[in-house]
Amino acid sequence: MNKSKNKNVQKQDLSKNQQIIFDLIKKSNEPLKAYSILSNVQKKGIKAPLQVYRALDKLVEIGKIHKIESKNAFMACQNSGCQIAKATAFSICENCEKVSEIKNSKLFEYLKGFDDKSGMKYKKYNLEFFGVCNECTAK
Amino acid sequence: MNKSKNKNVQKQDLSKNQQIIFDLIKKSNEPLKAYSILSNVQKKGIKAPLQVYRALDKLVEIGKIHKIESKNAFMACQNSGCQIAKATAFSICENCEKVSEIKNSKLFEYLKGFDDKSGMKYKKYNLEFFGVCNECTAK
DNA sequence: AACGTTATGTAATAATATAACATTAATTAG
DNA sequence: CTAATTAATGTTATATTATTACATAACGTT
Repeated sequence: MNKSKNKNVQKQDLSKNQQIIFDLIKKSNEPLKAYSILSNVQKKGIKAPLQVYRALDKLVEIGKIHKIESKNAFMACQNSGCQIAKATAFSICENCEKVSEIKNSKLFEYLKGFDDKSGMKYKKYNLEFFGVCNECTAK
Repeated sequence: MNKSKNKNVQKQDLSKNQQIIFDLIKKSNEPLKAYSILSNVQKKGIKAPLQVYRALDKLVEIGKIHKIESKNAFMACQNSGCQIAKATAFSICENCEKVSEIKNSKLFEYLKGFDDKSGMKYKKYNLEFFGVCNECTAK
């Protein structure tokens, strides 16, 4: 019974490795690096770097996680439904290393509509702001 | 004589290795990777990765070059006087891999003034746009 | 000249990421 | 349903990117 389980579910199912790795990243309050992920999932049977990188690639592709390029690290998407995987913005504290995904629809709209004179059609962007966060400034 | 040489020169002198590596990057019409730089300057006596990375670090720090984070590659600053090393924006063609530095004062002003509710003080940003360039679209 | 700072040289190794190949599971077309 | 196709997995080896550690030399100041 219950054959209809998941029938009309929009949310794309993740494969076993993808789910394990996504769960780990989601639980984390900081961006995780690939080899740190690896050492955390070895007890679950994921043994090789490539298994991690393949899952990461897929998760990035479907927008469940983002890569913080300046840190070679990955964090779960914080935006509703992960709809804006192709338009990412982060704030990074240079002191405590905290990274947050920026949710700002004006910024999003501005950059989405950005058009220079090159004639290039932009499909995607990634923006990383660096500074000192509130907590660190207070100290 | 000529003791006054460089006395009032604003332009900071580069060291030998820095100059060699900057010259190479400047001549290039595409971003260069560290080990590609290394193999290109070995004839000039730079033998080890660390020599390259040290020069690159310094050149990035003083704004003569920028790192394209998504490509782990370096290109010379295209903006006048390299004054905006802390505010960088690039357009990257996903087809031909061409990278250009974006010079757009409105974008620059917009991002410079960007302030979300986090209270974080931004000192620096890096923005990378991805798409398909004119030439590639035409094909 | 002595000092602090910046740059260099060299070897070793750490950290990040992919290639190549074999196999298995899931999806879909006939 | 079964063949065909696509997506995911497993495994080994290796490529690529970057840093640690330590020793020496050059430069700029006082």
